[in-house]
Amino acid sequence: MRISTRGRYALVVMINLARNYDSDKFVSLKEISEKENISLKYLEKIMLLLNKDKLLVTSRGNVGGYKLAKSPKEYTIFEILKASEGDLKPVSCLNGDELCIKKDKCSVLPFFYELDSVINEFLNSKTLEDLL
Amino acid sequence: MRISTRGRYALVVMINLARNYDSDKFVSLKEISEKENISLKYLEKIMLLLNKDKLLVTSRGNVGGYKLAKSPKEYTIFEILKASEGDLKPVSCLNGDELCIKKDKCSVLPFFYELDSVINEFLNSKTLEDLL
DNA sequence: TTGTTTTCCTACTAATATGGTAGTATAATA
DNA sequence: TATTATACTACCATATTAGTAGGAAAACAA
Repeated sequence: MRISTRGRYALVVMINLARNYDSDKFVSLKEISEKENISLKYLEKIMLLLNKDKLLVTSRGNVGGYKLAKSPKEYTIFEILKASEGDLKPVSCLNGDELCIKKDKCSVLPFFYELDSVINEFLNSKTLEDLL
Repeated sequence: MRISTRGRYALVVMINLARNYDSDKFVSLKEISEKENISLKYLEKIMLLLNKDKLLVTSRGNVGGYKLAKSPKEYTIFEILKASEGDLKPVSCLNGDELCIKKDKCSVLPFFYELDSVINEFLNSKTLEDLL
């Protein structure tokens, strides 16, 4: 039961952008990757995931980069992890795509539903601002 | 962030044993694997993990099998998942074995500590009896 | 318009984890 | 002594993770 580096690095990037939110300037990935010592190429790939969910505003070129699309307190940690990690369900049988044929008589499913909502409530209660 | 089949099957086995707790009889894996439609050989491997943490009493031979070592309400879900899944930390950097060199200046670590304790508190608050 | 810098996009890859299977040894009992 | 069940070890196919590599496209400056 683990969040991978994708989700971790996504949060790190978002925190860096949040710190520059007031300046309204674009921050390049090169800058973040050097500061945080994370592979630039790998970060680029993670940004695709965050972009797919339209969490950011981007600009290419010389003074380009990324900046937040809304204020830090409007981002929940849930939406950032969801965009970067994909499905956050604690067991695959809770994922709509992979339906479990035994789900109707499964003795543990109710418990996993509870665990899922405990985790989701926590991740939804925390905002990007809380991490600053 | 997902619990694998190891943890799920471990819980299913434990529930089956809990249902037979009052009879004080050993239940064979063959019986459970047929009833739950889970590979016997795979279950055997999972039982090694539960045994390693001494969660069960076992007996070989004709009327052998497994039974609980204590009453269902004395097992927390945490200890069952810990035995079967291994480490339950939400990020590898929280695991003592894999120390993170950046941990002192890591901006997300405090958040992951919190997430970890939210999950642990929930898993420790639930007992095997609650799943019956 | 040409060069530089940045994001955007796709393809590939090494290492590890997952979800098993197979075979044998060992213990308990009839 | 045969049978049945756990205990233990080794193996294996597939998927996921954590990257790397190379180039296209956009923005901008000289």
